[in-house]
Amino acid sequence: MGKGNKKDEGNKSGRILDAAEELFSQRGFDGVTMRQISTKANVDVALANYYFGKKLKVFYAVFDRRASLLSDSRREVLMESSGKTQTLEQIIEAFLLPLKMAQKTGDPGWKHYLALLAYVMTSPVWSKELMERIFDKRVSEFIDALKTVLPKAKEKDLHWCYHYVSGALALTLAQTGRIDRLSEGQCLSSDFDAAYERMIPFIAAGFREVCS
Amino acid sequence: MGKGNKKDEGNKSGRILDAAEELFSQRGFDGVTMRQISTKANVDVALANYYFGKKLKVFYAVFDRRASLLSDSRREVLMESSGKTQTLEQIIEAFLLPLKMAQKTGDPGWKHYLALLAYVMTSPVWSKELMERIFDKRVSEFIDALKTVLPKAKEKDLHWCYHYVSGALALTLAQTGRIDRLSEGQCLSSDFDAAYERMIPFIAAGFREVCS
DNA sequence: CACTATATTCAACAAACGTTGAAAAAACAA
DNA sequence: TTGTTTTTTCAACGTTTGTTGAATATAGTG
Repeated sequence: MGKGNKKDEGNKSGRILDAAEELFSQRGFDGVTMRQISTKANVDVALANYYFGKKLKVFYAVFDRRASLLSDSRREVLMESSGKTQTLEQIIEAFLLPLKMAQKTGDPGWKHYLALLAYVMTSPVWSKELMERIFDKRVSEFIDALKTVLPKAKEKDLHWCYHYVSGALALTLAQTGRIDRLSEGQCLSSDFDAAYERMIPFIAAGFREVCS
Repeated sequence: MGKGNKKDEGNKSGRILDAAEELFSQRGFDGVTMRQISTKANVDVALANYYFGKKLKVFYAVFDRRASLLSDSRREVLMESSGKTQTLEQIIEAFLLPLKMAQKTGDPGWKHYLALLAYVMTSPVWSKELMERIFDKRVSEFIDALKTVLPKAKEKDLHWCYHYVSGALALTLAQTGRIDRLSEGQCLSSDFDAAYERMIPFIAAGFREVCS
């Protein structure tokens, strides 16, 4: 059986993941066929099965490949800044930074992955099994950090406010193009900088209002 | 051919839509088969085809059935309150009210529909063709109303802030159950009242911060 | 070289898919 | 009643689906 867990592989498993990543991010798990993936990867249909066994495992492999990178990066940024006295804005910025950096690489793979993350976050079926494994732990750390600057906050309020952050973030990552249309071209879904720039003060003000 | 556009139909087309609504809201368009729909509706597979012609048309019919009700309700609420001097909070509340009311009916069909709406809002493929038809017009009216209480706001800032609102709302409607887990049961995805209650001050504070 | 393990292709399977035409049943009109 | 239209079921169609086992090619090792 295939191993497919080395860094710089001479085989075509990476191309399969790249193709699957792009397709899954746009059409979701059920909207993509193994043949579409293998065609885009310029590979025989059977090869994806050789490396991953099942379609579901391809999906998991795509999700996991960058999930840990993102989650680890989040942990580092949060750890690094912990201890210091911080503002609410700085904590939020630290939480968003890894996503911003992922986008900034210019790698289209990361762009597709962020859209896939949005798909998973907003899906009733995938949210549970996939977000729990890797991302939920970082969220708890984020909320703990928020408590230090919002000492009066009730647990319940904090979680609902994080829920709004999560939603705003998910729709941004999804890049649906709707804001382009509504704003008649003044705003662009692809403009992550513009999205983050305003998101930080927007969210900070919301937290202060509800959790002070 | 089937007509299926009367109010209280003696036929089974309504049951097909109900079943499709629930399934599509949970698994998306491609994650649901015609046979799953007809089985849940206790109907032969061919019947859905008799009424709607194609699977895609079933999806459209499900979406359209309640879309107009929701959009009309939004127009009424916004029109009714226009002219009067309003607070920012009142405008946001008016925008959210129809969704709150839909939830309050207790009709599980509405609950499923709101989740379907979240699916459509966050999907790169469906967002364009479905949101544009019915909902985008109401959003423009909402943003116009916001301008009256935020006269200094730049167009770009307003649209980005609405984008955050839209995301927070979509994740709420999706009812993924993630907040239940993260908060260890203190918050519930199904508790729309709790979600709206905090969403209004959260959003209002965000708008004031970014658009003043 | 020969030997072995890995990687890739080929051809095909059974199952499930959306969709269809014709037959049967039910509702309706005279 | 009879005739007509609408609704529902039945049985099956041609495709496409995910997946597999065997065959072939490539890379690695001694």
